[in-house]
Amino acid sequence: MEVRPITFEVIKRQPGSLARAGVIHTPHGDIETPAFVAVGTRGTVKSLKPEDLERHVGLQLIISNTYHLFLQPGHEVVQAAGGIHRFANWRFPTMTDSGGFQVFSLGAAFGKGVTKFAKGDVEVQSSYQGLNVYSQALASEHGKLCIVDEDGVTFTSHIDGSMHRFTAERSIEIQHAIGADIIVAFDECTSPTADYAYQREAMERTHRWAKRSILAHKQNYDAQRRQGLYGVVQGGRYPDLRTESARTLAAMDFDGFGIGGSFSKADLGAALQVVNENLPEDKPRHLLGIGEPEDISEGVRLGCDTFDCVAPTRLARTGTIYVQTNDGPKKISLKGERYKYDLSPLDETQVCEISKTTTKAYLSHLFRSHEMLAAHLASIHNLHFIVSYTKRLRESILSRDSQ
RNA sequence: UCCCCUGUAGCUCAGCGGUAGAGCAGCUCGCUGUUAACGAGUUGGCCGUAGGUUCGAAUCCUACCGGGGGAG
Repeated sequence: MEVRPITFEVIKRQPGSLARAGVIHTPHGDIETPAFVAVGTRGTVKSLKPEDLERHVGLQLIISNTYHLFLQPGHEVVQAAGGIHRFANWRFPTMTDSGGFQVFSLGAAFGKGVTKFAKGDVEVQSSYQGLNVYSQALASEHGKLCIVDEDGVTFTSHIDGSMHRFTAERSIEIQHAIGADIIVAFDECTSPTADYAYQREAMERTHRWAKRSILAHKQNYDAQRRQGLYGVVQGGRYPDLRTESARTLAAMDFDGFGIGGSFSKADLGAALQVVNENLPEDKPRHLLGIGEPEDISEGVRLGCDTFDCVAPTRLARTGTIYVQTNDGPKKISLKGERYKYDLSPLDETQVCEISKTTTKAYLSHLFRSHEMLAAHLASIHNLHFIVSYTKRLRESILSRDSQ
């Protein structure tokens, strides 16, 4: 009998919605879902020690990046250390993103202020040609080279400008060396402004890469025993493409699925609905790079199990914290003058001792004086906030009377 | 007592004949698979004071006041 490193158990479904509570079993422990995943791109959740994540945040899963660890310090170093768990001294489950997102964030989107989310009405560029055409102008425009072709991606390092190439096989090979419990198939993330034709082209290419990622994974028997592989659903903002992508990937032998690509705030829900209706119920679904509390709430309702997002830690480092109000979660910028004398705790409704014992005035002072402790305390607070927010969504599913 | 240097935005300074700029601070806003302890925008000044030269002075001249240094 085949033993899979990653298995998923649905504990309870919420009637009338796609929401479910479950458990992902991994070689490094269980993940109770829905769960928020901390982002540790370079083998560190910025400003936090492993101990902080365990003791204050209650973290269950952390995601690192293949592209970043490949460039620095090099996946061979991580491998020599015995894998990411030993290298970073993380005892909990981990996953690595494939590096496919960098095709987008350092390529098409670089320096253009384009993010995963389109602002307001999306203006589709019918002239959008994607990145599959070699263009010197494109390279100089970005100051970086990032070219997608059928076989893979050629790009220059954002650190030293050196040239590299990723293919599906290469990404999987590097992720094997890094050794996270969950690894992700190499994919291409498109811009929200890309037109239908390009979205389809990129999606179909991602499907072909998905197939190759599975093959590459199966060829490493040792890794296959220890690491599970997720495929990534694409299709941009088009429901028919999303449906097609979900069905295509569902037919492949993945241990779980990532839902990637670009959205506009308005059609995130519609996309998740059709995707999760078409993904198998007995596999975990990870919503890549999202989100804010309201996005997670919607994602859970529509059947997503895990979420990663840089928002809690990035906001924390730049002076913004989440607080619970009667109207739900809210963000406040502590750098403002109005918190100078505010001696109330960051958020007394939280279980986290940092949140309860640190005052807004003190943290505001730390931010204004550029003390590094500011980033540390705020990161603990925000991560704890979003982790426990997601945990409460889980408890809410479990406590519903039904079935 | 004399000589030299210096006084421009809250701070540190640039501008040295055509009616003021920068960095930092301040304030506001933004961050959604991290090129991010970041980025964007923005409020502040009768240029020490009083005269003079000039079509025009923060810029040149004189005096005074404040600060720094040197000589005695």
